[in-house]
Amino acid sequence: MDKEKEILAAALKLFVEFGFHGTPTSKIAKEAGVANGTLFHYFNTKEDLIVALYNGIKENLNYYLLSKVKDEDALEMRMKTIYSESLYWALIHRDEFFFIQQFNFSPHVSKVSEEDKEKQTRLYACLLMEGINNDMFKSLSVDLIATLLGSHLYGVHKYLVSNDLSSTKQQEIIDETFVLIWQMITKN
Amino acid sequence: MDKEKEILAAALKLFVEFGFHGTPTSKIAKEAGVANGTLFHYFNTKEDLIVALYNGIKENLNYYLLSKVKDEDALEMRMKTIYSESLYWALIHRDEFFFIQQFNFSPHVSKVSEEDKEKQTRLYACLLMEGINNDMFKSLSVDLIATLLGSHLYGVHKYLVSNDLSSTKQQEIIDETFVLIWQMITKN
DNA sequence: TTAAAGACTGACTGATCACTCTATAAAAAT
DNA sequence: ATTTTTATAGAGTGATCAGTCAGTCTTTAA
Repeated sequence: MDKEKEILAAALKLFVEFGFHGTPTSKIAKEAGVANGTLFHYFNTKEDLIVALYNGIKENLNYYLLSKVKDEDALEMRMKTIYSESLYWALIHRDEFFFIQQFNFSPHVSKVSEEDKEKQTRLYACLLMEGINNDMFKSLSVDLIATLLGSHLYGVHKYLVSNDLSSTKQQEIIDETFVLIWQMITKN
Repeated sequence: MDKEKEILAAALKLFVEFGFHGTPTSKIAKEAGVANGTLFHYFNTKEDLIVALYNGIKENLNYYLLSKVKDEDALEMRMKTIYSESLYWALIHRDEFFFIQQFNFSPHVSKVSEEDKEKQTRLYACLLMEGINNDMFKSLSVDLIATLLGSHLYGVHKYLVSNDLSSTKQQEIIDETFVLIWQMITKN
């Protein structure tokens, strides 16, 4: 048993249930089955732990998406892959996805290094630039397109988790909503 | 000087800057220029204060929107009014809007009563039902349409605040993005 | 004018929490 | 075999903070 991973897993579970403030480091240690001091051996501060957890989750998501996109596909297909797989991943890893959102609206966001931030957005940035270069998008700023895509995805995710649907129905909605957002941002 | 309002104003300012956890009640009291105990005279707990602040802000927003929509307008126009005015309001009341988002991703959301929640969404619910009844929308579930509208609005807001634009440019983007979302959800 | 109610104060408290410290055991390096 | 480094433990600590309390001031009402 890798204690560092135990700590991260326990922290994720508790943060999602009780929030950052609502989960003391002592409870994290207990849940992870390690001593109080061990937590601080691996992470200097509680905040370090939070940020490390965030970066780790983002890395996992990124790695997963990278494994799914096929470089030989057309841009639309690659975009659809990213979109759909992000949603599938989010549905399977509910705690992780909820944690990401929680983190993004917390004061801890500012503690993510520029380097890590760049890593975490590179994939999207590349695809978007490709679309711009190929003149596929409506004349909107890149940032606006990116934000619109992101918030659409969050919205669909929110809908999917708050309604208990069969996986075929989920699939259907994911496909349907991709068409909607794709039509919104591309020229016709 | 109304002490209760002073406390709410101070709390808003500090919560936005330092987060819920990062602002002790003692600092709120000091910022408001009242004694520590006075805060607890008006609000039984810190959480009560937070929820009261949220409900108050939501009420203000709702009141503002209600004052802007003209009942005689066509549905599309009324929708556009709600959309645009929400964004204008959010741009003027930045702290308030940020607080709403912060609150929505916090464990405190669950403390809003069903009654208050209903009040806060009635306006949107009515307009949406009207659209459904008039068969204007694509065959998507009401909840999905509502979520899509909401997240689109959040996305555009995020873009507007993170880019420093002239007010004519802002106006332009608000108009433009309303067309986009309207096309997304309505039949053609 | 006086009594009651409500507003307001700020020192205080009990609990909690992030983090430290000392100690020991295990593993790695020499 | 011995030293050094790393992992782990858990009791302890100082600070912080939400909420209390006992009492004063202010307003209202009789």
